Amino acid sequence: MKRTSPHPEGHRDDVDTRSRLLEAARSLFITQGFRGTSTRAIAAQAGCNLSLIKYYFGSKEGLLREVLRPEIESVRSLIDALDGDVPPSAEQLQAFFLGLARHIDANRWFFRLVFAELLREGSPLSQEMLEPIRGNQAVGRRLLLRAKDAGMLRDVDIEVALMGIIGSLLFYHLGYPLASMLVGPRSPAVIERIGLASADLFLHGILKQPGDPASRAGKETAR
Amino acid sequence: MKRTSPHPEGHRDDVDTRSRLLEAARSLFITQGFRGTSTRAIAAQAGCNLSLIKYYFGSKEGLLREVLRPEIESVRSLIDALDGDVPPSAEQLQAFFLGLARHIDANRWFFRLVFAELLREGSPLSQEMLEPIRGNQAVGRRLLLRAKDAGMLRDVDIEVALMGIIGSLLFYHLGYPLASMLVGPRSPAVIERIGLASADLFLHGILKQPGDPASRAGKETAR
DNA sequence: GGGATGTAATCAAACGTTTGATTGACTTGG
DNA sequence: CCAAGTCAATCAAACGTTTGATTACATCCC
Repeated sequence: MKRTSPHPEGHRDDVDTRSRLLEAARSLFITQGFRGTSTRAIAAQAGCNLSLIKYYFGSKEGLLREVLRPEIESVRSLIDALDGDVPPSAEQLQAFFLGLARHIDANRWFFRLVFAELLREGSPLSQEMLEPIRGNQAVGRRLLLRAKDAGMLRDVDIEVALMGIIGSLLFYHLGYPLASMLVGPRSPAVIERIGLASADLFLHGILKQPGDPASRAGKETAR
Repeated sequence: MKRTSPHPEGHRDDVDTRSRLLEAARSLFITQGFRGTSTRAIAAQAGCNLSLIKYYFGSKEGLLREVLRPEIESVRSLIDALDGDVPPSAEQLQAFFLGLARHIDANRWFFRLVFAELLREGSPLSQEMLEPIRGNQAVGRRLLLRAKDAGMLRDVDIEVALMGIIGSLLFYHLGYPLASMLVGPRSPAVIERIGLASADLFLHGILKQPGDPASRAGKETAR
């Protein structure tokens, strides 16, 4: 038997197996989905016994929750970082969308997992899974509203614009297993370019251009 | 056509049960996904015996294929209708995107099912499910390329623009169970407005505007 | 005309497998 | 010794599939 863990902190011997279980579950949930992954497959990939899932996480769903938790926290901290009280500007909007693009791309395993699960009903965790996405949207909405109040935007529907931006970024990155089947393989170098291009595309679509009529702050929401 | 079911062609008495099975499978696949729907649940909702799935469709996967087939054909005919050899114009682009928006919304059960299944690996039918989407993209790409050749577009990446448009439309409509959780309930009246607004948003982002260099574009986009 | 035969449609029951969960016992380092 | 870890073994339930029999209605031959 390999007792390979020196376990410096007292009874923290479980770190080894527990994190192996977490990593195995993460990779399998991503590729096979939550329902599509069996606890036996997780235990096998982690190289341990099936019952240790119950021992460490209580249940399969508890394991999923634990897989998601650090990601949700990391997303929340990133949202706080992107948010801020600086006055609205085109550069700020572009920085936000670019940051969003980078973040979605860097964590696309998470978004893929969340969306694959959310696209069907009756899936566990729907509410807590949605929280970071909701937070992202809230920050983007606030930024757009402030820009609109400052007269920077065309008379566009804020919600439509926001969902267009987020939707296209999600499709670029989280949907890339699909997108790559549709338009070809993704190269790592193209990610930044996509983020920049889509931000440009949208900002061109919502920012006032030199030829546009004079500023006016309107009130509009997506019903 | 050449399905090897026990009855190549026969009494149309089977229409009743067979179509009840199809309808039950369709509604269950949409809400529960393919893996998440049991053959017993399908048979129960159709009010017939379990083994009739094998009798009529060979297997559960054969049933899914048959559920999808008419939809795929309808999509293909719509693509042909949207395609055409008219000279590129802003109106043509807008009509295409608007038609795409209407179509995705009208058939969002299909896109939801396809994407939920495609977001995980090892799902059946991935290739044939992708076909109509691929066709949609091909037509959109050709339209954009012709518009670009005619000098109507800014110097945007066609693929990025195309995926942005399609991605945002998909997010609006197929993702609306998510989107409604994020921004509130969808009202039927808002669909057309969303299609118009997103088409406007994107066309504003890709079409050359009066202020742009070397502009010779049909500029206007309905609002 | 009427029994024999054929076939499409349907069913109840069971098959073998896989699922998530659970139990009880063995192995260790402290 | 003992509590933390780990395991093989097992459970009931659910899964997709298969079998064998039964119905209802044609078509056939005598």
